[in-house]
Amino acid sequence: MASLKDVAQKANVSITTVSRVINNNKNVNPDTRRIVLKAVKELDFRPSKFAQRLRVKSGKRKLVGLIVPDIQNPFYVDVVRGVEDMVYANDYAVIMCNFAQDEKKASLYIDIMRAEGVDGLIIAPTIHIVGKIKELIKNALPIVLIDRGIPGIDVDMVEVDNRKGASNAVELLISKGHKRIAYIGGIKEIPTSKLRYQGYLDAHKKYKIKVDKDLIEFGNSKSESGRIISEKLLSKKNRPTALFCGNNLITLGALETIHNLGLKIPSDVAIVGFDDMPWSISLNPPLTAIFQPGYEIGRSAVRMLLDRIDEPNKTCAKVTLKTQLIERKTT
Amino acid sequence: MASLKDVAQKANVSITTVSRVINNNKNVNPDTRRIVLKAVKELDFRPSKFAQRLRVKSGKRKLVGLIVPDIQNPFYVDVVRGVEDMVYANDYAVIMCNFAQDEKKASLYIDIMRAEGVDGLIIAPTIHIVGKIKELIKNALPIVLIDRGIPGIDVDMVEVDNRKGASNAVELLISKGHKRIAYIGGIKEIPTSKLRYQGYLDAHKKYKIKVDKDLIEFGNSKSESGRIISEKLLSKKNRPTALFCGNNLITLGALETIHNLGLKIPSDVAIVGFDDMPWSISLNPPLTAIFQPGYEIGRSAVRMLLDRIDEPNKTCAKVTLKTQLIERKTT
DNA sequence: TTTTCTTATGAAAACGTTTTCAATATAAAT
DNA sequence: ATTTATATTGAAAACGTTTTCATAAGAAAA
Repeated sequence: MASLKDVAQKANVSITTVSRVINNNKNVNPDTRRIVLKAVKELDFRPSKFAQRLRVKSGKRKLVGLIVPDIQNPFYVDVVRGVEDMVYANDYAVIMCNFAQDEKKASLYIDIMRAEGVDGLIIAPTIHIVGKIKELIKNALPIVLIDRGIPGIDVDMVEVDNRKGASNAVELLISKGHKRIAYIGGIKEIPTSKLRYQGYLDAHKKYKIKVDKDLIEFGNSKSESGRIISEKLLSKKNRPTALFCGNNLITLGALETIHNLGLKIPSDVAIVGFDDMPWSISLNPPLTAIFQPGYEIGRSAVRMLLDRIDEPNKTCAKVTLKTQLIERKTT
Repeated sequence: MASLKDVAQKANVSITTVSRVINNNKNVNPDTRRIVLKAVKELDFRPSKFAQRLRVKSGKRKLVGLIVPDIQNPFYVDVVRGVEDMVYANDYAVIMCNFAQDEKKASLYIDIMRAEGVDGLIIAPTIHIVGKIKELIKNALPIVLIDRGIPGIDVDMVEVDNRKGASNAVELLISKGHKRIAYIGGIKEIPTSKLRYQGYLDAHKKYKIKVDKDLIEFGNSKSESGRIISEKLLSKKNRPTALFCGNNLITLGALETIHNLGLKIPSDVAIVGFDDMPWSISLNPPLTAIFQPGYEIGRSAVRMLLDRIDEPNKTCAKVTLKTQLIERKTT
């Protein structure tokens, strides 16, 4: 790749002048500018990003990092797309890591990102990395959390109204006449699981339906737990007539069980899942689901992060996006 | 972040010595090393990647780029994971772009990656960017192509045995007694579509079954085209008894149509899709599909790329990975 | 004419590394 | 005692930018 020096040589000016031209500095003679621009084009010059990063101090490096726990989850795929689009639209670059729920890896990746000189980080935190995140915050690295916060620490974040989303879903089920609705949540400890559970309770309360604790179970974010728990639930003698699944992998597992058991949807059991998926409509029957605006979450997160990079001391904000209940054929 | 200078100061040595220590250079007194290491730990020092990149010349920067056309496609998600794992295992970093079939964006992203100083690029090429890719090759930037090659140019690549995979799938259908098997391919012009079509023909030839050209259609990589084409096919009076779908989005669209039409799978129509998906088993009925080892493709691609970076002039290689036919309940 | 402003330009420092070269001290060989 | 080899260290250059400062040439003002 050609460097400033090469261009300067070709255009017979100093590298300072070339720098001025490519940075649109006004103090340069129009004729000179023309000559330099010509040389730039001829040599296909692009300023070296890492040389720039070396020169400019942290916060102006035009690089952010994104850390998601599981890129196989379509929700995070949407987030990634949103982040990517917004980042490049702002003339930044993004480096991404997918830490697959592995604590060691997450810590390593965060270190790598710091070494890369990111101006800030967007993280979907899991329990494993709250320590690391606190450390980053102490070091004043701009951070935006997505999907879920970390209780007790003050940081920008963008999330979704989990509680409302869940209660909407359960209300739909209730409106269809269901009285025995099971909730299969994700990992019990994480905030989203709790909030969705709250929403489940809210709906029951609103319609004065008694909650049967036996119909409430927590698993994790693997389809296997959906499969196993739904099997347990559906083989009760007094089985639930509807399932509300706390995340998309659990939904998938539950679906598998329902089909294996030969139950009809929605006549034998209805099901609604938190998290819509691009192929929900291709399922048989098409899945009723709660859509989380992952793409929008990604975009918002970038917006907040760039704001904070610009203005490191402003007070932390939290943006809450709406979910959307998409009624198809499983309810 | 602490710099070499800070560490040097704290340890009372020159930055050269610190550099030697962190690079495991042998010419340093054990006592000195201990002192330096202590300072490194205390200051939580990590060498700045971009400063390193500035110093070392292209090919030693420990950074590669990955460009995939569509990260919403689960196949590419696997590729991404494979690349990521392999890259970090080799102490490299990766910067990723998802160009969503958009020519402008692809070109922009490639330029960004060059400016970032990548040592090499892994690209799943589409027709739009062959020009750009040729240019890169002329500039001697190490490149590995995945998924599909570009006819007429010599470059490393890793792909899957599309032809064999397709013929296996169609043979399975034939073995189940099907004689009227439709093929719904992706974009007609791209190599994978053609090869899968070849495989379709191979199987027919092998079992001496006449091919009905009316059952062969090409669409693109969107589920809509699967939906529309399958509808056209299945509403013929002499309709096919089985569908072989050329990519996973087409499969999804076809599934939607089949359900809408109220046809039973596999008794009314059987279906097998190229590309397995993590949730194939949750479909109703669970989908028979051809699995492409995306993760392995990603890993191989990195392996090849690092080899080429090491040895830029070696002759180009092509590795072909096997597909795997996963028989579930739609055949 | 002299002074003061602009405008246009370049030299040089700085960013944080790696690497080459030179310098010193000590040990080994003569 | 002198030379030679070895081990350990540091100074300085280089990588490609941005930015500060200085300078020169005109233009405007006095």
